[in-house]
Amino acid sequence: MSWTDERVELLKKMWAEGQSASQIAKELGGVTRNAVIGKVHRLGLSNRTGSGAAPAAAAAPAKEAKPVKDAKPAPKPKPAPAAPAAETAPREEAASVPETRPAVSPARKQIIPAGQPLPPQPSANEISPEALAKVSEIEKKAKRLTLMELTERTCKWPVGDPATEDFWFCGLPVQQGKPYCEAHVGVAFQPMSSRRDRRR
DNA sequence: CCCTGATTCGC
DNA sequence: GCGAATCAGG
Repeated sequence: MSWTDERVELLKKMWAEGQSASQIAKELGGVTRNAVIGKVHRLGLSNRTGSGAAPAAAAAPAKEAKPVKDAKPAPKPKPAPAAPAAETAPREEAASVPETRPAVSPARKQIIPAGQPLPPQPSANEISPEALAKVSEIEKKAKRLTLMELTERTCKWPVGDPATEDFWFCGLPVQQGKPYCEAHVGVAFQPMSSRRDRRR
């Protein structure tokens, strides 16, 4: 892949939006985050100014003491994870599987929800008591992450009241492809059997 | 461990 | 110019 005008433009846009290099790389496809970062630098827009952030002057570290130390007695066994082939993430396709979960953006964009719209937790619902027990059990082991600490690999199940200090996200390892850990997937995705014969 | 961006340097 | 490898940090 080469840096066509369009790709560079998208890069600039996303970088300006505050997207991370890796996110941009995913979006563009065919490039790694390193490539993105490299390009960003070459374009001279490394500093994410713009958002009224603090320019913080440019302390010129005149002395660039970068001695080329040849002595490397300690070989560092650094794993070099190669960039896996692009994955075509089939975002949510559970059409017939109603999800009983609070509305929390799955990821993407770092738009912090202004507020309170988190619907009630599915507790008094008709969820298998076992699943519920499972949940309350793991909530003890939850990582208790904050919104910013969430990644695509952490359970995004919110716990508590967003309006209070007593609010956090599960944070346990998610189940492949799902936004939640196993336990929370259990209560989030209902087999669709809400009410059997609720005569009206 | 997961993730960030920054830098270097052979290509 | 490009970007993998590496560095430095959270």
